[in-house]
Amino acid sequence: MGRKAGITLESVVEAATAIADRDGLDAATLTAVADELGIKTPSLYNHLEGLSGLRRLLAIHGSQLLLKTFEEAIGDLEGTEALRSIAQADRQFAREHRGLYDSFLPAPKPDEDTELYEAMAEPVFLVAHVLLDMGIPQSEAIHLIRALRALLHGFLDLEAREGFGMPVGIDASFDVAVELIIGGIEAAAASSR
Amino acid sequence: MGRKAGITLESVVEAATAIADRDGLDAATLTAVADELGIKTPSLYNHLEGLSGLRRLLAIHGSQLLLKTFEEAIGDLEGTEALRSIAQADRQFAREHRGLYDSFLPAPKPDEDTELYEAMAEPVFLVAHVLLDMGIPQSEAIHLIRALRALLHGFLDLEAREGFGMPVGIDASFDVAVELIIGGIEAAAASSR
DNA sequence: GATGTATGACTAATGGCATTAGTTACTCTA
DNA sequence: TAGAGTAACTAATGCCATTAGTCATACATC
Repeated sequence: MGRKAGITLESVVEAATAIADRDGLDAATLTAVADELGIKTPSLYNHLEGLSGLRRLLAIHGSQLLLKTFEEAIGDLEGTEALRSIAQADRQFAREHRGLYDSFLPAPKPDEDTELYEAMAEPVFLVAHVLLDMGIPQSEAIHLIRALRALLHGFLDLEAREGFGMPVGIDASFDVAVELIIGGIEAAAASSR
Repeated sequence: MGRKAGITLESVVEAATAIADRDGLDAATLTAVADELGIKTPSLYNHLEGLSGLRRLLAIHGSQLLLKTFEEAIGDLEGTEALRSIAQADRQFAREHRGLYDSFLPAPKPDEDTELYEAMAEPVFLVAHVLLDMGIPQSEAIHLIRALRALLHGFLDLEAREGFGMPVGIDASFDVAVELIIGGIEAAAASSR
């Protein structure tokens, strides 16, 4: 056979995303993706660089989708209202796109994969802007953003793994946790005014 | 050959731990562990139930080691001092025992593996006691413990993956993040008195 | 001390997955 | 319309986990 199935990079990513979000990132094997697309596994190598290439594409795609999600979550909001909205949006993203969420956990070094690194940095920049707009100096903002990222990531990761035990009151726990960090951010903003 | 190499469950866990902490959890394959012990891979099945069994043993071992680490970190300390010490100990544990730390991330359901579940719950109970001893009612403590766990796990996971970008000032970021949560815990304790 | 059973090692074989090499057919351009 | 590139393919390799079946040795029992 010559060329036949109209496989595009987009269709590969789409198929892989569907599998990863449904059955987990590890289920998005080259074999599974190829099956889904109706081609043989080696044919995928015409489009990407093996499994690591697929993971990379998922990470870029996921980062872009997360960025869009954050942008919509912020909308016209500012300050703590924007942060609250981002937190909720992040949680919803992690629930709806488990595979994509997991795909951008292994962070690349800035110099070894610039495109991926920048894609993953975009959502962080967006949040950073919110803090800077609140008047928090960069030297403080960097710590607070890391705290917020850590809390969100840790919560969503534990939640996905059912690491909290009884799922009772998890929504409330999330709100409490987010408010703790936002409280700290608010305090930093207040003392910078 | 009949029986020869004096393989015990302890020596298997020890070998697997060494590999996992050095090269990552994924590197602790049955093949690698068997090689390390000087036996063939299938022989391991006389001691444990395949790869999932090995992971389980690592998770139990890791949880017990973490518990001991927390106990030593607390020592005679109470309240926020104890929490600060636990946070630092947790971070050090994650750095020294990357493989073990990752091994107890996939949480089992309480009823499907009671032994593992309880081993993993012990360190959480220990922290819970600190909060309860501070006079925080259980209904509030549950949220605060989840927040603390989420923050610590998220931070250590992101740090291990170099997800924070530039490693500049990470120690300070960790302290800021921990203090934010501890501040919230302190406030809850104060309002309960 | 002989015997017999359970243990803990082994070899052999299977299957899933990623990967590489080499092949072929189709499509599009010159 | 001929040639070049593309995108599929088959075939083969290697790593890993896993299962089945074998066999020697250690230990307990008589």
